[in-house]
Amino acid sequence: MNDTPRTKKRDTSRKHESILNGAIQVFTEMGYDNASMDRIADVTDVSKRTVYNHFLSKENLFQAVIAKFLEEQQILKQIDYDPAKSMEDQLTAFANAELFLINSPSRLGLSRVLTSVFIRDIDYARMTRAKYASPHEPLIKWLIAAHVDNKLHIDNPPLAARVFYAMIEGALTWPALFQHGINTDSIKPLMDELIITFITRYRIVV
Amino acid sequence: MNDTPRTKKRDTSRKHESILNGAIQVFTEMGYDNASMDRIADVTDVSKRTVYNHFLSKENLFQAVIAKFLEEQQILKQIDYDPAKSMEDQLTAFANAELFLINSPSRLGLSRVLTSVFIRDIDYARMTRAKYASPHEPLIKWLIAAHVDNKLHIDNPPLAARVFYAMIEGALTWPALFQHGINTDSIKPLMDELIITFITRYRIVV
DNA sequence: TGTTAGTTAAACTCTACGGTGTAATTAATC
DNA sequence: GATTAATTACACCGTAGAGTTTAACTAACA
Repeated sequence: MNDTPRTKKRDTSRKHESILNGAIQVFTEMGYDNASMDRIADVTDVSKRTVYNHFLSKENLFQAVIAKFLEEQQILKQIDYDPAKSMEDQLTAFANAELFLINSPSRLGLSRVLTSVFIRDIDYARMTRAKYASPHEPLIKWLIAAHVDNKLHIDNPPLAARVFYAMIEGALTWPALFQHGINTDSIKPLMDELIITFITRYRIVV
Repeated sequence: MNDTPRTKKRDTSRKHESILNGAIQVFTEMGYDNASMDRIADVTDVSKRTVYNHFLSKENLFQAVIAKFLEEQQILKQIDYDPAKSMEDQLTAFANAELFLINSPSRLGLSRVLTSVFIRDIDYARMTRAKYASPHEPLIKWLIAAHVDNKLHIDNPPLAARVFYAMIEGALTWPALFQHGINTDSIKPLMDELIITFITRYRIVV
């Protein structure tokens, strides 16, 4: 009930934030294991003790980094059905959202680090992801709307969404992680082909 | 020209092999960073010094593990076109090969470790993979054969192969890595849907 | 201007691990 | 059975990093 508890007299949120950003930088450069708390303190221009005053442990600090990363991610996936636009354009918008998320240089490095940590402890990965909304949800809603609008024939929207994201992740997300990002132009033929493939499967046969 | 050089008097290949297997076990359990040479020596029932007599360094030993893993992988991808069988069945065979490779318990753990190492050093990953045949090659040959046999209409076989593997990897490979494998039965509807989707795109319209 | 939460620097502890050196021991080959 | 390549046990080196301690310092707020 008290926004400014008496135990904390000063506002340290700026320092907190800058340590977090320093940590993002160092984790991105070095990965989790090779990132050192000393280096994070250096980069942030802060004493190591201060880092430990703000975050209990390296693990704890990394959790904060993950949280920030996944919250940003969640925002950019909202695309609503628009009856005025073509199926191709709207599905391309979904694909482009994915492409943007994985391909922006500021996120790509951290995506790699997260992936390499998550893949080493998949139960922890699942727990972490469970805190956030299912990433397929917006597309599922879109598919239902397209079906109701008589533009696509979708009996099983969650299954169709899995098909779509299987293609997108297989074609964009994972290749981007294993290369230095994806060249937007050179991926276009494959992206178009995927969307045609998807629409061909679910179009209304006249 | 000399199969048994004079500098090496005894056959130590069995010990070599068992160290390699111990290393596979420990790397699988602990990941690269957390695997220790002491533990590998322990597990193999061999002195640490002997490990270093057979492998120059931890890095070197890990390379040997990778090589063994990828060589096994390469063998299981050969599927030839058979005009007597349906498209569905043959494409399912390609998908099943992938499913087997990723899903067999003895390989899954090591796949995770490899992935987490490769994703941390993608140039090294690319160099390593360059030593092995392109994993799409057998499918490309199959697609060309199906086209020639007038069963599918494939203008651009490499592109179609990318579409196929994008779907398979997005639907099977990556989910398997991030779960405790894939339940073969529960994945079947999605696999069938993917293959129908693929065939619908490239079928010959009568 | 005095109080004190928050910060700093630096030395320090503890643990872990990669890799080496060595002298003694084992066992395959002659 | 002698030779010697291979192995073993074990102490050892150097490095590195997580987290702590302490005493001095700084600046926000009363």
